[in-house]
Amino acid sequence: MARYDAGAIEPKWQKAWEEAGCFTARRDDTKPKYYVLEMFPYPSGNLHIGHVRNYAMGDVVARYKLATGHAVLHPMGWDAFGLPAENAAMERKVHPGDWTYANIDNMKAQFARLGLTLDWSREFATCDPEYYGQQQAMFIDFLEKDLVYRKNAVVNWDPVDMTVLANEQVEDGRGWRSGALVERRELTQWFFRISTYSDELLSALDTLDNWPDKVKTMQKNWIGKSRGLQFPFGLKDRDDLIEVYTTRPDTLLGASFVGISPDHPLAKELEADNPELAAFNAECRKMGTAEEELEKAEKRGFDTGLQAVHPLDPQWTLPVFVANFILMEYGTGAIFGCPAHDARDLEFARKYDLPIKSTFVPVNGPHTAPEDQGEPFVPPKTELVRYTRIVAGDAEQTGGAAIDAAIDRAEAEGWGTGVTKFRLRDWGLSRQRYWGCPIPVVHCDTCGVVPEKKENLPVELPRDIDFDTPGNPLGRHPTWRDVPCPKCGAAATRETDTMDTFVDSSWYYARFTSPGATTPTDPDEASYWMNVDQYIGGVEHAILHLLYSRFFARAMHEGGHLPASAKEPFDALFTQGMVTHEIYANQLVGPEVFPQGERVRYYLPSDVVPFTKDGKRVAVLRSRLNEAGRGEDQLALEDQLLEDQDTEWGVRVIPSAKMSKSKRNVVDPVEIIDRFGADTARWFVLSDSPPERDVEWTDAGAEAASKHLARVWRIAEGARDAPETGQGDEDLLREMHKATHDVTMGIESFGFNAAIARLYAFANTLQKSKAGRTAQVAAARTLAQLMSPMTPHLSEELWQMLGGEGLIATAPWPKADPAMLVEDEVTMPIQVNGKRRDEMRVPRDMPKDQVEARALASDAVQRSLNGATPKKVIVVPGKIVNVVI
RNA sequence: GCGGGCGUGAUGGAAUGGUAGACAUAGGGGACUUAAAAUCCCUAGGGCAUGGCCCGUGCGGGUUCGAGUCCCGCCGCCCGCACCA
Repeated sequence: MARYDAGAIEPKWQKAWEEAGCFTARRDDTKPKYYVLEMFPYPSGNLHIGHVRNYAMGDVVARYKLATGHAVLHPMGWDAFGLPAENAAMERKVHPGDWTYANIDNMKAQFARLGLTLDWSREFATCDPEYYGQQQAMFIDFLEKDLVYRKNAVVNWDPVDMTVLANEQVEDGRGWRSGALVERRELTQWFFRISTYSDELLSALDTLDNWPDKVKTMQKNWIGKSRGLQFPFGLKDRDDLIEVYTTRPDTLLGASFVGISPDHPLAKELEADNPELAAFNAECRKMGTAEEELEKAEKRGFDTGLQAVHPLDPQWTLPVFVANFILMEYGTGAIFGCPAHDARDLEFARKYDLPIKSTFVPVNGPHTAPEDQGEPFVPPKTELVRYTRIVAGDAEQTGGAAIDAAIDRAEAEGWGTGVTKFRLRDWGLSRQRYWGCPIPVVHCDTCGVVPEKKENLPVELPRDIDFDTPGNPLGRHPTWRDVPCPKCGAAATRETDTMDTFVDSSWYYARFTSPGATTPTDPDEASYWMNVDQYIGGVEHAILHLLYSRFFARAMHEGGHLPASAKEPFDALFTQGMVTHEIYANQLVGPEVFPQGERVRYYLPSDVVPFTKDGKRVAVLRSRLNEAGRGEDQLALEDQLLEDQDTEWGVRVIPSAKMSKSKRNVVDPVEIIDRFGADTARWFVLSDSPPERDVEWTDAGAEAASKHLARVWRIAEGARDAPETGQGDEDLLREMHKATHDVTMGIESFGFNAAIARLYAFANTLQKSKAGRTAQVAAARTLAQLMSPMTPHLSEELWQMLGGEGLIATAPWPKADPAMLVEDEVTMPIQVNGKRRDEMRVPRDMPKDQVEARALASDAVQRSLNGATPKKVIVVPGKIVNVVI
């Protein structure tokens, strides 16, 4: 009798699928089409177990859709431009392209072992000139449609390395390599006009019924539509005005200062003859560009000495501050501060001893006025409040009503205008780096910015570059940079900025519909395969990637590359959780350090033996354990560990966290597949947690999954060899139909963990069944089929063992017979005052009054009643009875 | 700081407002074995005066016949914050 041997069967079935070509996407007008896509990976070099989970989920969907008669498109490619390739180039003297393609080869081999339903004939990498050339063609289209433009914007500038840094390359305000304090520097950069679509990107969210609400909420807040008042403050002793925008004009009588951004034109003008202000502004600019950094920084201001005149009272003047927390990018770059109703303004007012005037208070009850030491009063705009300083409207009104009234007043009196603004800024796509898609324009002294001719695309990256000198290699590559102007032929230079890698990932889904096309898409193929029916990826992409893709789909429609129906490219979205793992570390607490100078040393999971002792997670180094052997040494060691000492052998176990190379809490999928097989890895990552939540990788869990698959193998053998006749055929078949129903629902609703739990239960039932062979084989075949989206190789093998026809991969999905799902009798719990006290078996459709009578007759109810009459009896037919006493 | 999410036994988790803890892991007990592995069976939220009762879904309130689920306020953790992908 053969045993379950994943190592032998997995390659066999992978080959069989490939030979049968079952996963090649084919247009078929007799079937509904289904496009399932997982976010494509960055080719870092190795598949991560998190990838395995992501792709296993997509594969479950793809296999289920294949089995339910769909023409499935399930492609894969590589998000291959980006910083890590340049870092590798600098550190290891390899060409970013060579490094990237070598990584792709390696990862593709790892992919192959997972048994996924991917159609590799459509594979591409975003760094392929065939791909980015089409991206350049679209850029030129966008230029013609005025969807791209140039303007100044700030970047993180490293004055030592003379290079632009990404936000992640700035650590505590310093460049990660040079350690130099970064500065904000203005450069002319390219922008996509995503803000033109702000309103549409917002309102169209309502049509995305199969997107998680949390993602839609995040996008809504990110786009940040607000209606507010824009008005100018006049200045004492000056002719110019400060234009401000506020979403709370109802609090105008609580104003205590006017604040402008350090990048505001007035701030720049004033610093010319005010060295102190210049120093303050310079200080503010010595900070990264990340919004988080600005917001967390201490609120600081500089009193310009200017006085702004309050629009409602010419006698009332407000000091004008330059303040570090005001962004030039949002609104007008100037605000008025109302400390009583804004936390930031309050912090600022307390610091600079500015007046704090409340303008409204709660309708009921007192409120600790922030005039004293209270919190700012910021109720929702829908809440009724009582105004103590009324700009317009009733004394008692909601914030929303008061805002509208204040805008109406300002417009009627002519000193302000109601304005709708969006938080969403245009998408800056310029990157001063080599390893990205070149922006296909040429700068000519006479013609200005000229797009490259489409027949000259792709503008390919030059190969002969080096990273020995800081800065962008494209900028110092004369033969690449210096070209004739496409318009006049005079000497000109290429744009040396490349595109943000978000551009690459904003349209790859569309390219998959016709990866070889000589235009960005083949409209016919795109309209057949689009939209993506199910998109799967990490929630970390909830805003930027998905918003940019939604913009791109619209822009591509403008350019004729996508049909109008694909403006929202992803019909359904699922955001899956991460795979986490315990961390094993020795942490030194005294002055000592480890030999390399580190204070914490992390160990790979494969280097330690973790165990639970008296409820405490501890671990020992595997190497030390081998030295010590078993027996007394280990007992002594365990005792030491319990005293919570760091010993040479003992390793602390830190609770599970996101896998990261620096913490070394990673598991290598290849190692797992070598040990257990791909089916075990797939089964486990899907089994233990809901897909949208994180799952903790544990060795014990993986082993258990592996054991279960071996057990299913034995169960199938048992079914095949069962006696001709037995008992309980009907019961087993009933369970089979119930399992079919539940697992099908589980898969359709992304409840993979629940579906797997149900499969465990069904396997247990089958194992215990004494039914005859026909029923057992039917049940075992169904079990194999229901498992096949998760464990495709094992399922093929069992299918063959049980005499199934053809490949299970192409066999039609089992259907549950509704007649087999209904029970004639149900168990009804009986509650007394909402607490379960008893239960009873009753016919499913027993009339209410009879159910009530049965329940009241129960011993437990009689005991509780103790002769009294119940106040009320609630009967929910088929569900529950509650007797209220 | 701002925006979003999550919190249930020792552990991962299950539960259209209707029996909290399905299914699994670790644990305890047993069978088989010279022994171990593998396999199979039983047990298992906590407590007590144990044929029964009380407590229990991060904490504090509320709505309801009934709340893990809905509402309000807190605490903790995770994700995003526009140049990481």
